[in-house]
Amino acid sequence: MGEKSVQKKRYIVETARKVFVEKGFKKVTMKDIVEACDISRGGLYLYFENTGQIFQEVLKLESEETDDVFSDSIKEDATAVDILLLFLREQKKELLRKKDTLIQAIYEYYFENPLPKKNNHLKIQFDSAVKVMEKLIEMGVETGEFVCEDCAGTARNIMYVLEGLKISAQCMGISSDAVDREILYILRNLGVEE
Amino acid sequence: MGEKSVQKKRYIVETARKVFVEKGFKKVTMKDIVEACDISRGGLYLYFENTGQIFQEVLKLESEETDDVFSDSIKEDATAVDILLLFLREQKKELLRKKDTLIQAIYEYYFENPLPKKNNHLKIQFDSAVKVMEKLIEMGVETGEFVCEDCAGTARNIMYVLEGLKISAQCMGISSDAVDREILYILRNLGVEE
Amino acid sequence: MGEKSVQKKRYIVETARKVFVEKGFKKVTMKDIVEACDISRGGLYLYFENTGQIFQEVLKLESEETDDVFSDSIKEDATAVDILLLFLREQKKELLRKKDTLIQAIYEYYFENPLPKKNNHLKIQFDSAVKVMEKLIEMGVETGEFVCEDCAGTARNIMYVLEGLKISAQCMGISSDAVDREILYILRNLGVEE
Amino acid sequence: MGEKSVQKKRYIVETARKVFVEKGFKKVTMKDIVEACDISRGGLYLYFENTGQIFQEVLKLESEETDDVFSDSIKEDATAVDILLLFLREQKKELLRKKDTLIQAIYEYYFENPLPKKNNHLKIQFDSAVKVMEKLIEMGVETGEFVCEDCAGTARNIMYVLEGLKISAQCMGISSDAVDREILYILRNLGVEE
DNA sequence: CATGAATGAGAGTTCATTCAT
DNA sequence: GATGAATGAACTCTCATTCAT
Repeated sequence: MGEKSVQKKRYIVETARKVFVEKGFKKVTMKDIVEACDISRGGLYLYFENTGQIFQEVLKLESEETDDVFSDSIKEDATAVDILLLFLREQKKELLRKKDTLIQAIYEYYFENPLPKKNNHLKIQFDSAVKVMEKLIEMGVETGEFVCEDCAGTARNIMYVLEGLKISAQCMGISSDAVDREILYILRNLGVEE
Repeated sequence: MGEKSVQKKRYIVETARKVFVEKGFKKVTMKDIVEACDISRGGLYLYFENTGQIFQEVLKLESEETDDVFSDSIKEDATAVDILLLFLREQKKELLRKKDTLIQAIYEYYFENPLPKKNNHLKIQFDSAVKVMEKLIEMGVETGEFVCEDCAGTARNIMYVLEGLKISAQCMGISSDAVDREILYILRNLGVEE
Repeated sequence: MGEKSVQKKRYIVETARKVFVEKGFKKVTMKDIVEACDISRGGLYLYFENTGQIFQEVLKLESEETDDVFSDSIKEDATAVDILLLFLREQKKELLRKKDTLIQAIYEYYFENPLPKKNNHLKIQFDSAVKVMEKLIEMGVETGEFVCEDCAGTARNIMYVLEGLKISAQCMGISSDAVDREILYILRNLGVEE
Repeated sequence: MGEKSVQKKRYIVETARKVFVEKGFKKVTMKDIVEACDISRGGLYLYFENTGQIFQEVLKLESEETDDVFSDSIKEDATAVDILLLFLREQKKELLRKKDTLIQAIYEYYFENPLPKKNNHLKIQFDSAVKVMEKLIEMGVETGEFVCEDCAGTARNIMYVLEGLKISAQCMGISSDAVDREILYILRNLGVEE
């Protein structure tokens, strides 16, 4: 595949991303993407066989960018509390966001394509987030910011709560206050008093 | 609609339930249900206009049965720890179950039909579970089984974790051990030592 | 068929009439009529096999009533001009009427059921109207109200114009003024000066 | 849409025309046209969304051709009487024709799609015919062929009679002689003696 | 006579996928 | 590589019509 093709492929993936954001995963048809990209029907098939394949590429792109963002916030010389707060607020923003979120599409995709162990973007993201969270809590414990006996367990617990909040936001609706309440609970559990 | 119709309607809902369990919500077509029920194309339309309507009835049935199950476990003269364990194990079984679970279909349904505030089976279930959980924890605190300063907060936290586990089980896969680990974390957090 | 049946049949025909007025002929289904009459699906089939059969009964009813109305206006001791004007104004009202007119349904019916020579309500109506019109014109000529060499021809001409106006009103739309203009033309042609 | 598509579109319209001639407008389904054209189900939808859209194109085609035919007969150096006779005979042929006439379909179409003021092919045709007829009569009056005080009124009257004849031919049936009688009446009314 | 549940044919419509150019 | 016309399978939905009760 030539240089040009690579660019076109990337263009398709980026454009398709918008479609997935808007419609989730299942509702999206090859036609939708063809139209969004303004390319020919046959043209799309030169690069992808189905929407699942395209979505995987979208996820790949996503991973690259998200990883960066995350590590960024940690590199800075901030206290553990600061970083944790930053992260939780970022998550809150993401899960309350109505537009420009792939959350729903991702869930739908993994419903349809159950657990391709390897390459499971969601699992990889989750596990990596747990690890980082654990590191962060340990750091906080060391600096005396947090009180926590089971850092790994707490990290997992926090991430599962966030996952629960995310799906609840999508399926039941959730208020900004309700999210704040959960964030506070998490902080207090770590012995942080505001 | 006569007595007979009511029975047939119930038959359709119960049969459709199996289809939803197997295929989730979105993939299911009226045709699928017609075939599963072995009735005529037009016959189904006498009772339901679309799959969403059928699914709502499935959820209604579900609610009735689930409610009973829940209250049953509480009525018995068991300790708070017993009841909590019973509940968590029930949840574990449910979320690890590959077959015979509506979880995926429910999430898909609420993705597609975002937040009809009223009648949102998921939210109603969730809120009611939080309430029961809170009562349970308070009970445990009184009997000295649990240590907990913020019963309401903890109840919510537990339910969000369960929600997180549920969606993770669906989308990333999760091992029995991993669930146990989270259950233990919850118990320990309540001051329960095994 | 008993007394009761006759009444029910009449009830169906009268109710169906409203449906035909509203929807024309072709669009009307047996279901429409069943619903309008609030009887059972099977029940309707006891009386009629299809919409065409029902419509014929509607037309029969129509004939009876229309004939009476027409002869009424002639019996009275009015001048030929008066009667003609009365008739033309009646026609005008009918053809401009948006609601409560069977015109469209009738045309549609005869499109679908081309020319059952006998029983062609439209033809019978038309021919009879021509006859009456001819009589009227002859009467007017005798009283010196009209000037006309070919009463039969003029009568036919007038009726065809009315037919043309009727279909134009249905298919192209026509203004009240436009109809008046044609009426005036007809009168002037008969030597009537207002 | 490329050159080829234009040709295919035209092919569909021309083929559909035959279907409309045969079945009128309402009875025709997309499937009928698909079969008549011997193309695929989906193929037709590439060009048209529904039968109404196809019919409009049929009418467009019709207009183009009819206009030409009409102006042709006028351009020739014939007397007004000749032209009028030619026109009336053409109309007679058209309205007596059992096959190859769109009359019924056109009426049905405008019943269903009431009066889209603009683009109302029927009205446009009618108005334009009235104008031409008026010119023709004025011409005849100048040459002394016709006697007529109200050329515009007479033109309209003639056209409405023709409209009446047309619908009568469709719905009641009409004999060749009957049409001739009306033509004679029209001519006599213009002071033409044969 | 009357009911209305049930059937199944058939119309509309949308898309994934192919293929000649 | 790229196009987009074409195909056909699949689904939704509506009714005419029947028939057991």
